[in-house]
Amino acid sequence: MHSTSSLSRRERLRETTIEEIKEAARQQMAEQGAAALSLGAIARAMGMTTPALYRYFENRDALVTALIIDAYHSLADTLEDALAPLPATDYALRLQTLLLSYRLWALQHPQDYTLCHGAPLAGYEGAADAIRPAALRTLKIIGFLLTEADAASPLHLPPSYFQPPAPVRETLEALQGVFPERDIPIPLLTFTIMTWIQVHGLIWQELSGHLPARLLQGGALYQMEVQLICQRLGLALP
Amino acid sequence: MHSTSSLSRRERLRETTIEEIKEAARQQMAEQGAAALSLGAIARAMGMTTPALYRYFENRDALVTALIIDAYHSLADTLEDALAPLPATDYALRLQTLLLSYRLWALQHPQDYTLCHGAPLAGYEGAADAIRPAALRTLKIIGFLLTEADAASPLHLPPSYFQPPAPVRETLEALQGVFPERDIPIPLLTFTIMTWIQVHGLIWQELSGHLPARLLQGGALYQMEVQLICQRLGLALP
DNA sequence: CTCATTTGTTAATGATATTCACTTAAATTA
DNA sequence: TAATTTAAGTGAATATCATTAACAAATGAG
Repeated sequence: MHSTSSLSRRERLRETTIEEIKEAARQQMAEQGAAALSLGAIARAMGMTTPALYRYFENRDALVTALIIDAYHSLADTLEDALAPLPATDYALRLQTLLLSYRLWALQHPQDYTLCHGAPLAGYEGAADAIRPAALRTLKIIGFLLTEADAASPLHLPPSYFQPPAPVRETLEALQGVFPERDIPIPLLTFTIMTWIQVHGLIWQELSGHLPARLLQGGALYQMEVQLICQRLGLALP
Repeated sequence: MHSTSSLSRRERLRETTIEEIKEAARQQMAEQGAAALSLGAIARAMGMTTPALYRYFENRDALVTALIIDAYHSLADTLEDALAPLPATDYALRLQTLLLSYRLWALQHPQDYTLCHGAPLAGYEGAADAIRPAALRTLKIIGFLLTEADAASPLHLPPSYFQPPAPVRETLEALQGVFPERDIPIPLLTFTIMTWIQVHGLIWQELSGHLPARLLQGGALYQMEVQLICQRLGLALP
């Protein structure tokens, strides 16, 4: 170990192989759907044999978990990039952009989105604890944005969010502890979760719901709902 | 064919066998989870060989589709049964009961709920048309209830729901045509969809989301949100 | 150079869905 | 009733999947 860099040559090669495996997996998902993910096909595309993959991932589920975590990070990165160039105090614009970018990412990466939010496939025992930090980044982004907006000019929130029943308050306080960076007040955290659930619900219906296909396509209903969320908050253009 | 009944003896036996297959499938799902559904295990439990199942279902996906349709009907039946004994004009109570019953059914039949709303399996898109009528029963129940409540005393709806942009209006009118029994006005239909999406989102998070497990358990947040939905509608106890 | 570790291979196991050819049982028809 | 058509079920075979074990080649450290 001579270690000018923190990674040895071997470790570097290993990392690139892992990336190549995941990239092949994503490629395959894009072509055949998230459910058709097969170790054999990945190995074949890489010119390897199947068992070799087990040197890099304990099993198929571990690979899926890694893909999910990557997907959540990719989503959060995209959201941050979308917010970065916007004026810092135009919170209405920021929130709208955030939510519309969320939908766009989902539509542009339907396989990843399905992997993240779909039902555990083929005996996949979700590694919830490993995934959670990546998943919560998105919630953080929405929550921090709302917190900043609220600090600038108090948002209109449902009065019930200020007096949650005891079990709700306890669980929300526990979730609060997950964001050590900044403090999201309980009412705002509640609204954040509800907004995220609403947004996700609309997108999931559009991607794989049982409603008539054309009902949600194009995102017109989605945009309407985003506007409504802003209105309810009392968020206006500055 | 002597046919006092509309089904011949053979057809009746066939029906019971089909029921037995689905029951074995549900049993297996309850024990091992929805993803572990296997034709071999079903046949084994019935004392048959695997290929025999193909006399009753074209393939595995067809069985899954049948299970999904059954599940949606079971859910809708449960909702109707929950509403039946309630006073016809206490719309606040009816809506609350409806939404709380929805969650209870989902928690009591998590495998069926997962089957209905989980990620679509490979090559599964074709089944959407077969599933839709059963899936829309639930939407109908919510929509009709809101329509009745609105007729008795106009509900408070977001103003934007009354002036949807053209593409939204078109797709909603198309969906309206799916309910020939009664006419659900566009604004109410919009609210119905949004309510259902919200409710489903909360439940799905509770069942298989990536948030901390205890956040949604117990349904305290769910109840709070149901109350909020009623408040926003201006629905009060009579 | 030597030895241990890493990375890959081939072969084998047991599970899966599905198809085919064949048999047996039942229902229909002559 | 006898003959014949139809349905239901079996067993063997195929092709795929994930996974494990035993072994060989490459690689890096001392």
